[in-house]
Amino acid sequence: MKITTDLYLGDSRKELKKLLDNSVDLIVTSPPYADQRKNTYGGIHPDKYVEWFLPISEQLLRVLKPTGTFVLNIKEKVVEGERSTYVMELIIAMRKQGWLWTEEFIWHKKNSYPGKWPNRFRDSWERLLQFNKNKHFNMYQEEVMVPMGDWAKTRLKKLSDTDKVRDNSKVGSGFGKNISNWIDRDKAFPTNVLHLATECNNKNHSAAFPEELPEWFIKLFTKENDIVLDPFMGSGTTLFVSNRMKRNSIGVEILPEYYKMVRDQLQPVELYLLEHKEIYEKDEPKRRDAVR
Amino acid sequence: MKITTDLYLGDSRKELKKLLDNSVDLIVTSPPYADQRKNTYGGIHPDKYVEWFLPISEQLLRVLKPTGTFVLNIKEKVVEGERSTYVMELIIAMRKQGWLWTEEFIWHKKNSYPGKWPNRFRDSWERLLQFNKNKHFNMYQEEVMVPMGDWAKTRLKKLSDTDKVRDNSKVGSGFGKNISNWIDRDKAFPTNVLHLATECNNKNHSAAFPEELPEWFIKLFTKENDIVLDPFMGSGTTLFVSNRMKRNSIGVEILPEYYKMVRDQLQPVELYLLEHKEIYEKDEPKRRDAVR
DNA sequence: CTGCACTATGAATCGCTAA
DNA sequence: GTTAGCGATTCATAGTGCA
Repeated sequence: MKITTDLYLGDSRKELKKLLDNSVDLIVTSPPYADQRKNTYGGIHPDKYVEWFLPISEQLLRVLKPTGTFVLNIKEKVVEGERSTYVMELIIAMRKQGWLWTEEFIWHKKNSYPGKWPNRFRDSWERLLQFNKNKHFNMYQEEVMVPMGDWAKTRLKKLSDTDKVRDNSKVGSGFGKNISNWIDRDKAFPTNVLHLATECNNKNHSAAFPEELPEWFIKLFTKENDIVLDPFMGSGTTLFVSNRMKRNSIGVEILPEYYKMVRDQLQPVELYLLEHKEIYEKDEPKRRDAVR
Repeated sequence: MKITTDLYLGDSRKELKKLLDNSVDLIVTSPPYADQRKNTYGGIHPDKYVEWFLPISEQLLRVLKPTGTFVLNIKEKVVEGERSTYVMELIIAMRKQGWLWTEEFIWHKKNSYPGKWPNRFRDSWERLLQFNKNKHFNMYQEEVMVPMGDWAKTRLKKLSDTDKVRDNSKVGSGFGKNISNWIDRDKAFPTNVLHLATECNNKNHSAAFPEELPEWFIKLFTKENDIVLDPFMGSGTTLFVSNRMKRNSIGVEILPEYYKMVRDQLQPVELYLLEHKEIYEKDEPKRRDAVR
């Protein structure tokens, strides 16, 4: 099946109205933060943030499938030495709008922005708010399992030593079952704290998150051929990752520069996939490089 | 100067009224979470939580010095598959009460509770909300600097045991120099994410946080002979740490069992210090056992 | 005294069953 | 209907014991 990518140039408050009801499986986005990035997005005042966002989240609620998920990456700004409360107010307002606030993941940034202030340490985490329409939504937990910690390591290490001993003694039978019991459990489910670096490949966009972030949520909440939406596309990280992972995607961007940048980066990808699909069918790593 | 510890048996809403205005340098506490621990504290319903807490935070605002800090450890419960919003509402309500919401630290728990659910991962973090009366407050950042890089990590790991012994021995001489040699080299300011285990030495209390938690904030926000208050004392972790770090402390506890437990544990400590200081000067490890 | 194996358990959450 | 209680599930760490 063909994977598609749709781009819209314009304000999310208008453009999202063009999308069908209950048509999107996952929304992952990082909206412009309040009063930040004045040069690019004009900056929304903290006091007006909720008011500005609610019409958008209303549209998102409409277009999301009942089994879908909305992941919102956001962090409140410090204003006059104090954390603003607009994120708290937004959560409360979105619940009144009909959203369920299912969970708050923490993105623990490995390399946070450097700096020193007399009354504050470096801010090295952001919120990843998970909202749903329904108590029952699609979640593919096994897709994001992680290798186990020391417990399994030492177990496996122990077994391998034993195995070695047996090999040396040339007995070597009956151990397969034991080992496979442990190997079956070499992966564990993650927690709600994500520990990723803030690598920012897209220097042209001021707020791109690392690819691992949308990748993780796309794995967790969608399967192939599902539809992913980013209403604040920016440099298009979410869309490129979706494409690579064989998910259809939709992006909305208000600034022509970013829109064009993503469009121009995307077209070679699509052409590439159409033209060289058979040729590179067995050469996935190269294809990935070629895409970016 | 003599370090004192004052205990109050009773409800914080009443007992705090006995304290003087602007008399406390730091408040560190972990109140009962909503609808938890029904057996011990009666359990506050999530819908009533803000209403229940505001009279207490009003008293805390009164007794805190203008340069003081209030650190609140709290985490919202999941109710019917959704995160409750009472913590958000509490933050907003406390700001209206006159508090400044300066910062939110994350306590990233190393060993979170296990479990598996179809729509949720393990919860491995809690909020540490920092409130202040004033934009300008006391903060001794250099006291909580952490070693940088592997080189210093391994060195400091070895020293930390020694350091602990020193702390517990309440002797505080001789060891400082050795440690400062290492600390002077590669040290950096921490971030607003704390990575600690949930080790709970006090098996008698269901919700004691690890000693490192109050210790970190006591280092950061107070100096020796300052006054630390815990309005939900529980098993008394905050008070014991304060005592060990030469800070005066005040604890309020509503349950007689815990009150008595802390009182009985505390008196031997005080006597011990007075009576046996010279005797055990060179027998550090044993003394620690005796204290606890 | 180090190293390794083994064990206990922690501010949890869901879903089913009983009242 | 609605609520309250209980079992099943699960893993990183500290602590203990032994060679």
